Amino acid sequence: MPNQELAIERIFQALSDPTRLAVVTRLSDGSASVSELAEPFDMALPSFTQHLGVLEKSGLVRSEKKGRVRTYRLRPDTMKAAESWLERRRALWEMGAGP
Amino acid sequence: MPNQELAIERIFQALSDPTRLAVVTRLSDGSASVSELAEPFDMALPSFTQHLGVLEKSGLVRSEKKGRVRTYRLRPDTMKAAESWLERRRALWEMGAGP
DNA sequence: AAAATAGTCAGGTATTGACCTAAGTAACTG
DNA sequence: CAGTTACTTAGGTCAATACCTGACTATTTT
Repeated sequence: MPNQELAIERIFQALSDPTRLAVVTRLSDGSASVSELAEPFDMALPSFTQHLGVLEKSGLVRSEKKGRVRTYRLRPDTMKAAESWLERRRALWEMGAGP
Repeated sequence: MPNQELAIERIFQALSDPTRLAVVTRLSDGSASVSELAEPFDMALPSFTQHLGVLEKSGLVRSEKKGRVRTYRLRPDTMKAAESWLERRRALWEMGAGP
């Protein structure tokens, strides 16, 4: 796996926006279509789908198109990767020189 | 706790840059001064200290100045907050409608 | 087949973010 | 007390990002 850090960076980057955080939260409750996801936001659709693109490129989310509907779902393995990155460093610090 | 999401967003935002990720990794190994932290990076000091500022505002890191040396250390509670945010949503998804 | 629905593509603007140099200030050190 | 060290402050550039509108394609639905 070449440059693990780049992937991690992209995950955190994807999570650094309120709209995208809300989408992740929404998706944790179950998969949804673009328009279902977009509905709560006061934002033009193209702006919104751009956010979905960022989430998908980060690997936090994947999508599948059936007919004219694209459905998004969470990728828990990617979320786990971010968790582990943080956990690893926190544990090192807590066990080492400590606070 | 007023607007939890804003704080989470700021944490992820702070982690969305390679320099700052590397600083967090370095600090997981023990606290360090500004110049110790800056040394590996081919970057002007003011640019670098700006990154430290972002990390500190996010709460991932705190600093203390003694004499002319400012020392940085990790804040594991903040890292834990980010971990928990992710874990919570991942767990919901894994238990619910699932993949 | 016409109209509605669900997204997508192609631009354009405006703010934010990552960098820089130059010039400080404050605390050691010789 | 003069010089060096360890940052800090001020201001400026350039690219990336979050938005927008308008027009388009592909699928239902009627």
